[in-house]
Amino acid sequence: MTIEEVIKSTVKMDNAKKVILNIMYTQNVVQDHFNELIKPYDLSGEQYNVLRILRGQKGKPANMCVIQERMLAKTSNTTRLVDKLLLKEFVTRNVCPDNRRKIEVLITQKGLDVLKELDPKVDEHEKAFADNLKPEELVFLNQLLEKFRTNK
Amino acid sequence: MTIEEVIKSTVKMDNAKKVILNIMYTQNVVQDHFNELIKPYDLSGEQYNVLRILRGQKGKPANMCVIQERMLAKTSNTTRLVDKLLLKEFVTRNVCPDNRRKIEVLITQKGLDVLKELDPKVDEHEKAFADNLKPEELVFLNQLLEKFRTNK
DNA sequence: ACACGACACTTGTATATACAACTATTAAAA
DNA sequence: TTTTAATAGTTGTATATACAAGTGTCGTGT
Repeated sequence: MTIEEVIKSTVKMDNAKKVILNIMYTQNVVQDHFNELIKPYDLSGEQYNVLRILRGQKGKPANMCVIQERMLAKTSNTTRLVDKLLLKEFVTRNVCPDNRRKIEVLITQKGLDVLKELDPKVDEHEKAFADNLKPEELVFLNQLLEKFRTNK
Repeated sequence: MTIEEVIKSTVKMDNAKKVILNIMYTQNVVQDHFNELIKPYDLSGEQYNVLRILRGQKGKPANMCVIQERMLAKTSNTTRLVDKLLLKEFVTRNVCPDNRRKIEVLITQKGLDVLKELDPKVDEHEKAFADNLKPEELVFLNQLLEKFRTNK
């Protein structure tokens, strides 16, 4: 389905416009798909993302600004995101002894368990899309997207 | 900047994962850029989108479900979106005389004027990204994204 | 004519996000 | 040492979004 078909566009668009709509819409489709996947686990996409970052720390605590800078959407409110994860006991939060302005956030075993359970489903979700392209097309798509955002 | 650099990933990712992150992140970058652009006009991205759809109607009124199905994010609440545009006098809203379940939404001259003023800025925004790619790369990126979402 | 399901939209409520103002702590300058 | 500035997080408030339930209208079958 082309992007013109998706938005039922009557007028002809140039490729510059089309590519932006394609990116916006594709992200939407991917996110909807992913949200379906994690809905049973009572996690939002951003919450999952934070857990993933914390697991990547491999036992080292992460403070708020580290989490923030590794998230895709640089804009959001890390405090309240971590609040939610804390309620579900997926993370712990403690004041950093060396610098009491900082907070040390750690993923719990419960958090690791839920990620572990999600891992195969997330892989499947990614593969479901990636399988639409040949391996070399996948590589090229990555390159094009990275080039597309040059200097932004 | 590669997606690994963006999220400061320590571990190696396969291309299936990378492409999804690249799409999510690129959409984010594009949207932030666009939001900057329309901020002075007191419009959200979705509100702009609705106005654009209404202009595309070329004087023909659009009812709610027409607007809904032409939006990128199929999920949201058209009623309240139109409420906001009504407050700013960018649209009018009337019950359809033929079928009183339906609503006829029309863009006003004021709405057309604001779009007109935005047009060159939006073009510039699109070009700023598109200029990073050669014309044939742009075409190919569109094709890859469309293929990527096959059956989703 | 009337019952009933489908349709088009609206509203309620809970949650999420955006942005700015605020607090506490540390580092640097005077 | 005291003041000032910078850093790290948190909180308030307004707005946006998601999802389900509700309202009014229309079309169909009996």
